[in-house]
Amino acid sequence: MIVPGTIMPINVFIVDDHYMVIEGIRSLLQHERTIEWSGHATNAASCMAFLQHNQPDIILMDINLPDKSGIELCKELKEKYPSIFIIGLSTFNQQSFIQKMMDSGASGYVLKNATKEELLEAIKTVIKGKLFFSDEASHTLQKNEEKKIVLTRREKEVLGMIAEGLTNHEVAAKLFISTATVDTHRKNLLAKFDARNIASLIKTAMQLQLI
Amino acid sequence: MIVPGTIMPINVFIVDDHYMVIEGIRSLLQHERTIEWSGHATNAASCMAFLQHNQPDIILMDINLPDKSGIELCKELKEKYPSIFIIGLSTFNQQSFIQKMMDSGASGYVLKNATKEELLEAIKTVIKGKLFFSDEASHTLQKNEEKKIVLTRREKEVLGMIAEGLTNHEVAAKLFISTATVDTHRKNLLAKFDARNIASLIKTAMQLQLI
DNA sequence: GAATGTATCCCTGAAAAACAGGATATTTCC
DNA sequence: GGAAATATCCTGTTTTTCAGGGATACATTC
Repeated sequence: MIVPGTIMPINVFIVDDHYMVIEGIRSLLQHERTIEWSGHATNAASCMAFLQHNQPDIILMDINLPDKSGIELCKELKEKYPSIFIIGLSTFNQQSFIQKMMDSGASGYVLKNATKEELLEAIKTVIKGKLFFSDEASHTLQKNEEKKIVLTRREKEVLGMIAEGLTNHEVAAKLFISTATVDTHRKNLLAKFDARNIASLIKTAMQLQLI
Repeated sequence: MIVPGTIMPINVFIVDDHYMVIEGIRSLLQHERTIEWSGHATNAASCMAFLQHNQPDIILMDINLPDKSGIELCKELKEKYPSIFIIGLSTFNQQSFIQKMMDSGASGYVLKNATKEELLEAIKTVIKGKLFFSDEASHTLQKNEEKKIVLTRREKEVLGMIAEGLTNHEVAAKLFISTATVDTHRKNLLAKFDARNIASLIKTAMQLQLI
């Protein structure tokens, strides 16, 4: 692991399916002496392949990749190569994404409208083992901290089925429980979402990316 | 207007709130002799300001801007400066976005995972007054052509209110019509969306960005 | 001018879900 | 061990939704 003060440059690798973003980051970082461009991949598979023979210090990783989500990839990478620090990279300043990325072992989260300075700061913070968030990202994290809706496993299951259009009766049959139980879950979901009815519940659940 | 074969370079301006993308495009295009970097803006307002004193040939425009949507900005620009060609730029390969952008007067639509070649082709095609779409974008346009859901004004209104959580009764009161009528709209919506009930209707409507 | 299509409007009765107000196992965590 | 959270189930009433219909109004097309 590289520690602050070391003369060795920080090796940075990028996984993003947008050439423009890869090119943009390369352009932003190319004149930094402390940073070395390790390479890039446009999907999860070629990223994994690259890592078999190379070990960058930091991976900048898009949340959305063509073959699998950045969240999954992040989890897998951290299991295989726990010493690599991962910084989530995304257009979306959404609480659920950031949360999932951090839960998967990422060390930071930077929005794609970040400036060069912000990106550098992120890299230099994360390499020390600390966490880093874009200003905007940390704002949304704080803001949504309180009104965060936590669903139980069963509730998520039921919510998903309701969204698919199943009736209470059908959900009950699928889960081998009584319709009354499904009704209770439904009730609790409505309460948690502070929704007047299923229509508005589905709407907010979709907005919060819970379906 | 610049015609093909002219020696004058094509002036390209970019509006995008992501520095990385701006930087990426600049980097991609900087060695092209046929293209001149006119400048960039990170929001609609500064784009408008720039155009008061400059007239680029082409504007690459993100769909999502901090102050107003690219779709609105596109419409306004085409009214004020009809000779400027606008190419929509977005991460999303979604039919509704592409459609709206084209309806607002854009000449093309390029996804952000486009290659340098694709971007150049887009610019060179559009400058001739033709339309250009990313391969993927044109695919989705074709694919969704048939199963495109067209709602009437009334249906959109009712759909919106249902999604807000209003009951048939409340919608009826707001629109000064009978609940039975609201119910018919509801029925027609269910039929158009091929949904089993309101839950699945709201879900698909959200996915299709119709709410 | 007749036919067609589409958007809007309305009705009834059965089915489903919401709502109120309970209760009881089973984990899970301190 | 005991509190808290989770998941399960019940009864009965009220409200909403859903699945059949049908009617009118108005523009478009042949």
